[in-house]
Amino acid sequence: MTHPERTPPAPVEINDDTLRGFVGYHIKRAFNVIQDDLTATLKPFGLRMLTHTALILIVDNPGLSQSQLAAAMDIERSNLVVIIDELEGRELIIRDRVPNDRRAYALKATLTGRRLCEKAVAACTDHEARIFAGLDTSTRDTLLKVLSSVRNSQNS
Amino acid sequence: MTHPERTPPAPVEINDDTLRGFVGYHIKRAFNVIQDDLTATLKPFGLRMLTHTALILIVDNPGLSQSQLAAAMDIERSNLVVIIDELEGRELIIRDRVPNDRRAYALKATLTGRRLCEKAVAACTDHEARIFAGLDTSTRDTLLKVLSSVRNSQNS
DNA sequence: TATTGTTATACTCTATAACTATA
DNA sequence: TATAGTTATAGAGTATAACAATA
Repeated sequence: MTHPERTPPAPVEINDDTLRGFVGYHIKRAFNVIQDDLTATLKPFGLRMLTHTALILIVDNPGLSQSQLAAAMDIERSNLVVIIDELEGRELIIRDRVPNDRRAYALKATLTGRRLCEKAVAACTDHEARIFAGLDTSTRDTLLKVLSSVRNSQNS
Repeated sequence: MTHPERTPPAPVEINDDTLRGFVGYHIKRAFNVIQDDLTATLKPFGLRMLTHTALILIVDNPGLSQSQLAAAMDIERSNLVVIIDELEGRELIIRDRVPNDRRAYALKATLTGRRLCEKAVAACTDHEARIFAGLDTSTRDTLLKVLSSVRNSQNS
């Protein structure tokens, strides 16, 4: 028994009913968990979410330009520079030249880059299996449909 | 018809199949859309996601401490200070004193704070109706169940 | 004129360590 | 000793403006 007069601020139940009424709140909280686990998953490969995403897109789309990649990742071209610098510095990709446009770079993954990417993607697949353990195919489809409709509601 | 020899880097379809194989990728992209719309929704009230969340929790839990609030929001106590400073500076909340513990503050919303919160929450409700327009109750329940299970998978 | 990549800059969110005053 | 709040600081992610080279 603790001293009644010393009882701390009371382990009060915090009421977050208002917040839990918003779907976006649940999405944010869930995404935080996913992001933390994914960050830890990618760390052994020396990758972050952004560098990993960029590397995947370069591996899967050899020759694409920084502008195209920035558009695909939905980030500013200027913010992509340091990401590409980092991948290039580790010799995971190269900045090749586009034949008919001397302004643009043709981004290509090196063999090292492709191999690292493959391993990191495999780790991400494990990460997803861990996070979405009890997710059956039908529920997964429903989830993806909702998320896509949200993403497509952007300009409406 | 454009000049064949001048055809730009080709409006190539970027292949993002690998990324779209990850549920987390869809969640991130959807959340970006939600966040952008929510930020714009809160701007007229001079609130950001974090200040709005803090204000709601203070309105709904009068007297809670900064430590309790930080725990509820899952952010560091140190990062909460500027948030509370901002809300207090706008006289939306006050830092009252906890009776039996002179270390802690008892956070309470002012009348102004409660009124602003009410309006902002109403705007957020509209925002959610806009974003999740075609979401029936059953699908919504499924979505929330999945998100909760992700959040609860934190320490497993 | 417009586009590609770049630099500089600033703002927000996040994480850690160290301090003070209280307990 | 441990806890509440605070300060300082650093690392990321993001957004805008302006520039050189090229189209």
